[in-house]
Amino acid sequence: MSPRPKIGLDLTTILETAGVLADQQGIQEITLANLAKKLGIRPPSLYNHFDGLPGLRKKLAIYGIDMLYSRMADAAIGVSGTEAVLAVSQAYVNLAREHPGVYEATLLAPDPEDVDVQQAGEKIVELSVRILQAYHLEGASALHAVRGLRSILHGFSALEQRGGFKMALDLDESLMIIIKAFLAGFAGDSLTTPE
Amino acid sequence: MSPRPKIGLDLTTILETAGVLADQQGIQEITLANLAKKLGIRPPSLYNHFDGLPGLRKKLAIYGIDMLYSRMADAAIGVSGTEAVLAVSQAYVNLAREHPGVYEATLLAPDPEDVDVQQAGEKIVELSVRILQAYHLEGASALHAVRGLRSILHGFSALEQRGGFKMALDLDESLMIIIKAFLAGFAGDSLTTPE
DNA sequence: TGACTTAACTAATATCATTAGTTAAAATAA
DNA sequence: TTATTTTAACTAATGATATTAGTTAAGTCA
Repeated sequence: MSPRPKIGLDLTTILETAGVLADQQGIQEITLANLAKKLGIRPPSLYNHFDGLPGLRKKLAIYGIDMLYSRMADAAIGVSGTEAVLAVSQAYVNLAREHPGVYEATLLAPDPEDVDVQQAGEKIVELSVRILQAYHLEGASALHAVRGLRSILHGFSALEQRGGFKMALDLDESLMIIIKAFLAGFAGDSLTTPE
Repeated sequence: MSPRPKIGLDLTTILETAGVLADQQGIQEITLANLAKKLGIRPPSLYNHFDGLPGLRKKLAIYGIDMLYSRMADAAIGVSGTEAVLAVSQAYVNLAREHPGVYEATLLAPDPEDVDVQQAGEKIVELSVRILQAYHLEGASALHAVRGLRSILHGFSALEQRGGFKMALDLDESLMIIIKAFLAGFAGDSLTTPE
C-alpha cells in the first residue's frame, strides 16, 4: 500500500541521530522506539544495524569516546606543560556541556570491559600520559596523576551536569583553579615528604 | 483463595531491600517488578508507599545521600587537617565500593533540583566546607576547593566502579596521592602567582 | 537478465509501569 | 465491644517497550 522506500541508513547516520536524541531529550530517552521514530523506520528494522539496545549503547559509547578524544587531541595541539593540561581539560568539560547525552553514553556501555570500548578509552589515557609527561613524573607517579586528572574531569563534568554545583561561582574558574592546584601539588615535593 | 497476609511493609524496609537489590544486581535491575518480587508483593502494591518509579528513585537517592553523609561524618570524628580530608575521602570511596548500587542511586534522582534531594546534599557540602576550613581558604577559594574535592571523589568512585582504572596500581594509594596533591596545591601559593 | 544480499516490513510475544477499582486487615472512635 | 475509617494489599486492564520470527522488495553484482 504505502510506499516503502529503502532509506539506506548507515550506522554513522544512526549514531549521529541517536547522539542528537541523547543530547536533546536525555539519555533515558534513547529507546529503539524513539530512535526509530526519529529515523522514520520501524523499531525492528534497527536490528539490521546493531544488536539490540545493548548493541546500540556499546556503539554509542565508542562514538562518544572517539568524539571526546578528538576534542582533547585538538586542544592539545601547539601547547605544552600546564597550558596543555588546562586546554585539554577545558575541551573535556566543553564536550560534556555541549553534548551531555553523548558524554553520558561514554560511560554507559553494557560491558565496560569490552575490548572495543577499552581500546577506544586507551587513546584518551595515552593522550593524558603524554600531556603529563612535561612534569617528569616517575613511572607510578605518572599513572597516579592520570587517574587524578581523569577523576577531576569526569567528576566535575558529571556533577555539573546533574546540578551538583549550585553556588553562584564561575564554573570555568573553578575548573582552572582545581586543575592548577592538582598540578602544582603533584609537581611539588609534598608527596615525598613524610607527614 | 490463597491467604493474603498484610505484610505491613514500611518505607525503610522497602528502601533497604531496594538498596540490596541495587548493590547485588545493578541499578538497572531496580524495577517495580523486581522489587515487588523480592518483597513478596505485587507491583501495584508499591504505589501505596511511593509515587511510582520516579518516586522510588528520589527516595532511594536521598537514602543513599544520607548513608554517604553518615559515613563521611563518622570518618571525620577526632581528626583534623589533612588527616581529616584523607579519612573522609577514604570513607567516601569505601561506601561507593561497598554499596555501588546505592551510591549510583545517589545521583539518579529524577529531578536533581528537587528540594528534598538538594537538602540532603547540602549536608555533605557543609561537611566538606568544615573539614577544608583548616586550610584557611578565603571565601571563594573555599568553594572552589569544595568543588574540587567533590569532583575528585565522585570521579574516582565512578571511574573505579566502571572499570576505568585498569592499570595494576593500588587504588587506595592513587586516591591518597591524588588528594594530597590537590590539598598541597591548594594550600600553596601557586594559585596566586601569575603564570 | 538472474541470483544474492540487504534493509526495510508485519505479526506476535513477553515484560514492564501504571491506573482503576476492590477487599480485607488493622487502627481508631464510639 | 462494636462501628467506622484508614490502609495495604489485591485483580484486571492498558499502553509502551524490546525482541524474535518470518516476509518482502529494493539494490548489487555476476
